[in-house]
Amino acid sequence: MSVGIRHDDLRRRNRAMVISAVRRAGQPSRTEIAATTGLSHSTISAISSDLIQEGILAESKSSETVSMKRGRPQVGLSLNPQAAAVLAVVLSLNFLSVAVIDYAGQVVAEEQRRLDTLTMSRDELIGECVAIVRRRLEDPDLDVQSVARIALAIQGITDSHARALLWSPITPQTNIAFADILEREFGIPAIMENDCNMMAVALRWRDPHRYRDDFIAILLSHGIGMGLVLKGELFTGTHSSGGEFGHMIHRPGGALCRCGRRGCVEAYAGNYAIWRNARQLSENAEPVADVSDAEMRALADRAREMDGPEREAYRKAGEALGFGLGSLFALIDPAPVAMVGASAAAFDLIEPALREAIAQTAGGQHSGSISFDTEPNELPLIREGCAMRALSFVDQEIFAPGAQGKPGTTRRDVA
Amino acid sequence: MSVGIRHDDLRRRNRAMVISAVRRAGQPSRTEIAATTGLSHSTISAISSDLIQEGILAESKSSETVSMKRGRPQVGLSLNPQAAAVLAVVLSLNFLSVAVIDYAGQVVAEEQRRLDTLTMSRDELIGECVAIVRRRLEDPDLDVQSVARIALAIQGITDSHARALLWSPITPQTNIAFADILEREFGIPAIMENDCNMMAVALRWRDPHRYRDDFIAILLSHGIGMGLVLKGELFTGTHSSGGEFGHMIHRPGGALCRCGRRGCVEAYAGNYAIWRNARQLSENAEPVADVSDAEMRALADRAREMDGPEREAYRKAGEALGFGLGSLFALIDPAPVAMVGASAAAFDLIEPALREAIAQTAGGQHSGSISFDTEPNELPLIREGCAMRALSFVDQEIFAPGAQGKPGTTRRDVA
DNA sequence: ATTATTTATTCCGAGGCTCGAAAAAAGTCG
DNA sequence: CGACTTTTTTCGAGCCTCGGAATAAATAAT
Repeated sequence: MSVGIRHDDLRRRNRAMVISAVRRAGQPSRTEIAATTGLSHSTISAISSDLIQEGILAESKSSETVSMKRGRPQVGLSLNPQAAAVLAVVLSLNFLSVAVIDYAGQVVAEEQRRLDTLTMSRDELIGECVAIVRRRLEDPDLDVQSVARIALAIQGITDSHARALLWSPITPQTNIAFADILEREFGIPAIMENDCNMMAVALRWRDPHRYRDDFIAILLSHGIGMGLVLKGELFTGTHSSGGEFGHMIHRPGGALCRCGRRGCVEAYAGNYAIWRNARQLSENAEPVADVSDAEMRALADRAREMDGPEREAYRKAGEALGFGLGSLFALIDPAPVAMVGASAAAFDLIEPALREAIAQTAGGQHSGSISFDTEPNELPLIREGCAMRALSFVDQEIFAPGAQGKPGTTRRDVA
Repeated sequence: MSVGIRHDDLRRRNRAMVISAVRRAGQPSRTEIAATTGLSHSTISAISSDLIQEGILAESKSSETVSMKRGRPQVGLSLNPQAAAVLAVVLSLNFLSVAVIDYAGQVVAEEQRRLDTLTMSRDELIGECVAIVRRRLEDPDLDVQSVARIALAIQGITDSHARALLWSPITPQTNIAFADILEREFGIPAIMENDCNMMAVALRWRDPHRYRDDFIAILLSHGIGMGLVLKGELFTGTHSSGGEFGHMIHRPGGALCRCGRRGCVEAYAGNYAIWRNARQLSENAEPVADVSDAEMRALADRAREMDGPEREAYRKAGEALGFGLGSLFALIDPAPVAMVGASAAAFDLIEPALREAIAQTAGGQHSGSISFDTEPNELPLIREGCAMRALSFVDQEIFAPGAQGKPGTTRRDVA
């Protein structure tokens, strides 16, 4: 079962801890690191001097930080941007984007492309992804050797090993082993991640104070997605990628969902559901493939203007989300919620019904204290999470590896 | 944030690992332990000789294990029963029980008592619990000094620190800090646990093969409770004790639940709900306080006999449980389920509707493969889980303590 | 009965790691 | 310019785990 701790693990873990302390804090001094990790100054000194020698960390020439304090000034440690690089690929409905990010987390190059994901064949879809990655890797400004990882975020269900896309609403294709394909093509370790999980990762990085140990990121878009962090860790299902919040059952036997079942939260709160209700179509009407953001904005404007079917559609969406959240909170206890995506801009229309619904549930006992944040733009968030995920992997698996394989040569020893 | 690993932690963790290996395996040899933990023979030898000297482990005189193998025979290590003892107290509806368990996990004494929990005052309730514990501790056969922990399992919501009962269906009283009360009274560390969580712990001990990393224990009783193990760990809410599966919303605005809200799973599947539906009372009828097991058995018999309101009541219960499980599975992926409690004996009546409902949900994609186990007797399970929980605590916190406090004196240094 | 073989356990020296204390370094303040 | 303060490095001590050799305890073979 669980394995004993060997002596060499110790150094490995403490190395990883120092690296992650630097990544979190930006430019901490050795003394600061000692304080946050609880390790002694001697240990930090030894580890950081190793890391500097290996080119992973660098002493930032404190520059014009006129400390105005007595005593020897602290010298900040920072991540060496050239230590490695990662690629963050985001594939969403009709849109593909890739960014090259250096080890310090800065975007050094990017490329975006529109494509018609719903109608593309399997090979076209894979081909586009491979091609866009290849173009970035062929950039003469980039040292290909330093690229340590490719992370691909996609809307849909991935398997538990973060290797394959099992199902996605953005394409009729299923079971695409993207991670293996990219790995084989470029010889660089690759992972697949769920977009909502990446949103959650990014939120945590952006505002660790608010999004610390337990919180929820909900994507309000054509479909409804969720990223969940519990006890400081991304919660993913055991077999597949993540909590399918959108497919919790809101009303048994209720409205027709895009997934073919009935009564899912998404069948009331997804864009297509709001659109369907606003047009006063039957709940059994086949979900439309796509509703443009402009059209949704128009719907929201009309709902704000007058009390009609549009407003009622948003009310129903709020109710579904509220009961869904209530059931979720019955299981995990209330936590801060971030509403992300285009429809988050219409959260003012959703919130009243949502709060009313949640107050009727077990999780709603403290419904007043549950706070909602909105962020209409999901793409930057997804990319950011993707990048951080990949960089954390480099931190832990490559620069603080286990028994076999010393660091130095950046990736060949892992691939 | 996360703290670095010190040098002394290493020994502590490996000690804990050896102890837990012995607890799991029963009578493993040093060689076996080395194999399961991945530590070297030398290390295991050193640690186990320490543990034997401290009286925590003992070499079991292999006795008549005629190994018939060549080579030096293995000598089994076992837990020294006298190393410590724990008390497992279980408080449920109208029933209080306590068991004294030695360090090896054997029950050495027990006592049970009927009492009318629903009508007792706060002081009476506390008084009974304190009194029954005191009687066990005054047993001349018991070395009080060796009692290292009291664990109290109760049906209801406990706080996240396992110290207080926040709310329980078995008593109108709320906010009873049982753990603190017992600790103050006897000077022995105490914890409070949720009964369903303890069922899950016990199931895992009884059948680690079936109930390994992810599974669900559902208590079908007057109310509906759940114990959830995810990734090998008991999943408890972050603020309170556990997932309130029974209070997920099955039908918004539906049947009246004991908790005062509407449409909870429990309002369809709890004993009182089945009873209410079987009598064809309104869904708004006030839940009755208690339905005897005999009465429920009669209901089940009638349901089996003929297609009438009784059968329909069980069907509704199955439907509610099925949709609830489906929503749960949408979040955490399907896992084996154990149905525990008196109504588990009527699972034949519940199962068809349950499977039908679950098949209509996102989690039901592999509904055929979801397996259910039944166990009509919850009490032994709860007690067993309680005992194992307390013993694991002794293993880890007392016999493999952190920096301060060497073991030997069994508990004073912790209290 | 005695020796060879096999397997389990212990002993011992080597190598690593972290720690605390002391020393060195690099500033500010008067 | 020297005193003071704070950060960082250096150094020896103390643990811990590991691998290999030695020892122990049984069975199989002679």
